[in-house]
Amino acid sequence: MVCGNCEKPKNHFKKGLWSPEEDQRLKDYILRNGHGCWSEVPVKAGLQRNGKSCRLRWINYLRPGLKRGIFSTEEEKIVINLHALLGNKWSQIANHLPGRTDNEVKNHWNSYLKKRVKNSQEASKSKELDNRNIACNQTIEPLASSSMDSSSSEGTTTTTITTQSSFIPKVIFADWFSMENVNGESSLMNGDTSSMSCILDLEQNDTNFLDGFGESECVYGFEAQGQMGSQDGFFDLFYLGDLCGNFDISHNDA
DNA sequence: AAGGCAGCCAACCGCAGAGGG
DNA sequence: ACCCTCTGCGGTTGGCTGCCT
Repeated sequence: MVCGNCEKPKNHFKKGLWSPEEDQRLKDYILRNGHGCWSEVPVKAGLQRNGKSCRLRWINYLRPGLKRGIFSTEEEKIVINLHALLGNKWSQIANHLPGRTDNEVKNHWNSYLKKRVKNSQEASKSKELDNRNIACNQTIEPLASSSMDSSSSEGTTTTTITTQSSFIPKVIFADWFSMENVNGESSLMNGDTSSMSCILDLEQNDTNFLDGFGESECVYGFEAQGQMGSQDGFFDLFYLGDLCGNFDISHNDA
């Protein structure tokens, strides 16, 4: 897009922190006129900034409806789980957090959550090793008081889910694994320890999954961790960071 | 009290995609 | 088809602040 009213950039734009006067000028201008073409904004608002800087200041600080201050536990869980699903897609993650900006989410992740996730993963690995040692001479007991079975439409995959009695997931997930697994071909080598994420999608749900899961609701933040063998695997099921059950998956190769 | 250090956060930079000329 | 500009995004930087020695 080319804006005909835009002026050629000036050579000496002011940089650094914004003064309260600059903030007020920018805010007043945009609230009165809208931002329109960003490169036009500093000229018309009487600011020695470039349009990009104005845009950033507006989006990250001046825009109405921004939620400042510390992240709630729920917001942090959403960030952690969406990051597991999407990676560093900060703008997409921020879209799920009303009042938060991508910059804010990114900073919060880099400052706090990255370390926390790393620590919890290390703790989880350590716990997993302990559990494996115990399991060597034991039959695996189901976690849950409720369970369900299902089969994929291809008929190549059998999934058994058990859930802890204290937690009833309000989610339906369409893709249990990565697409390779959906097709009955695991990209994981025998013995691989893996962590996978699934995007929950009510549009694609299988109504068989509804049984026993109670009221459904569109939620993100599902993660599976476990060990995949050549024929089957056992996975712990996490929702928003909490262990909510486990499941095994068997490949009945046709 | 002062200097060093680490953490946090606002802002900048560079890149890619979209779209008009 | 190519160039140019705008916009949006993610990575990075630099300054401020608080804590520690």
